[in-house]
Amino acid sequence: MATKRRMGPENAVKRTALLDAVEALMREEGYAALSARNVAKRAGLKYQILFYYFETMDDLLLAAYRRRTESVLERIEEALASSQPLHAFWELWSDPEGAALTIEYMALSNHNEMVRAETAAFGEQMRQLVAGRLAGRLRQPVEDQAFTALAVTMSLVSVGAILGFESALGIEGGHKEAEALVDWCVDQLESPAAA
Amino acid sequence: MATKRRMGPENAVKRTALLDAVEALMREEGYAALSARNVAKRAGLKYQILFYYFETMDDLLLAAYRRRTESVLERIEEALASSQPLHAFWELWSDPEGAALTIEYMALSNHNEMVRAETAAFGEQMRQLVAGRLAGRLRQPVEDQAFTALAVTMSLVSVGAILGFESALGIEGGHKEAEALVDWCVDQLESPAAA
DNA sequence: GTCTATACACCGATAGAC
DNA sequence: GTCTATCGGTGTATAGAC
Repeated sequence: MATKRRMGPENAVKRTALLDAVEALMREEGYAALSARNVAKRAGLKYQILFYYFETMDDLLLAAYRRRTESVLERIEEALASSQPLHAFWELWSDPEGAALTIEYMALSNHNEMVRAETAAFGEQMRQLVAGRLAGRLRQPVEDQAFTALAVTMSLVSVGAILGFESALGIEGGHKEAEALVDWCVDQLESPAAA
Repeated sequence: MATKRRMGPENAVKRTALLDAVEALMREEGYAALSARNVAKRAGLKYQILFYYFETMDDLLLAAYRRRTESVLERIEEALASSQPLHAFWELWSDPEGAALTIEYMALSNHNEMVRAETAAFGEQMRQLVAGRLAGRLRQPVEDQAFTALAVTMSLVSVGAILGFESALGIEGGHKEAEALVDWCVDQLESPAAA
């Protein structure tokens, strides 16, 4: 309890509206647009009310990011529950809308220690989740041992993030061929039927 | 000529110092740190001098980015001139320092039209350069046609960028295994000796 | 070329009335 | 809970003296 100012409750309509506004601005204009006045305007509120629900802008930012990472982890768990978890994960992760947000938060991690820690924690959880579900389920298309669940996860995450983000920017060169390669690899690695 | 203010020459020590300062700040603190006062302080100059060498902050930013993309394209050409262009390109691109800057500029592209256009142009040039050099030189490790020069280029670029950026953030989980996978693929795709 | 002085909008944050 | 009023600081940019 280092606070002296009054703070609003966790479950409030306006609080949620502020979190939504952060995410929308992050997507559309990037983190540089995240001023208190800007966020509140987007939420249709007077900007001073922001400081009633969140002590600082950093607190608001972190709360929005946490909500986002938790939601993504949930959706990943759902995808992994299917009979073709690798296919499902790829479909989820290569979505351009999500990728744009992911990259923006990654860039923000570069100069905000709280966000950096959250990014690291999220990445670690995601890796464990996906690689854990994939472990022992991958068909080895080649004689080599390099295609571990973790290595495949990292590669899918990387290619999906970049392709998705470029799509959000309107850049499409080489995407069709890259996606064909990923699709081929995913098909090779994961049997059509449940193992 | 829409300018009315006096502008400094292209080849000036202080002009270069400002471009260097932009790149350093971009790397270390992200694009939000790119204010005129901040950049000039980093360059050891009074901030008003910035507006003598660059009409606007956007002009400075774009000049710094152009200098960067040109330099990277040159280094890519050098790497591609070796007997193992795929290996050389991977070594160059997976460098964490470079990757951090790449991601930061990509995020910036999301809400700055001039930067977005430059990113698109740079990406297109790079793809043509790498894929062109690789065309016809890839050993096909499998019977499938998905491993085109362009698809392989896109995959390497994506994995290198994400791994490198995560490294810059101090995140290392899964990297060793992902790199082993990439190394294996690169070895499979490119003969040890010149073709 | 480089300086001081200045303009004006926006920044996060707080105090205190209601 | 939400408002008005206010704070000191920083943002880009310009004018004009030297």
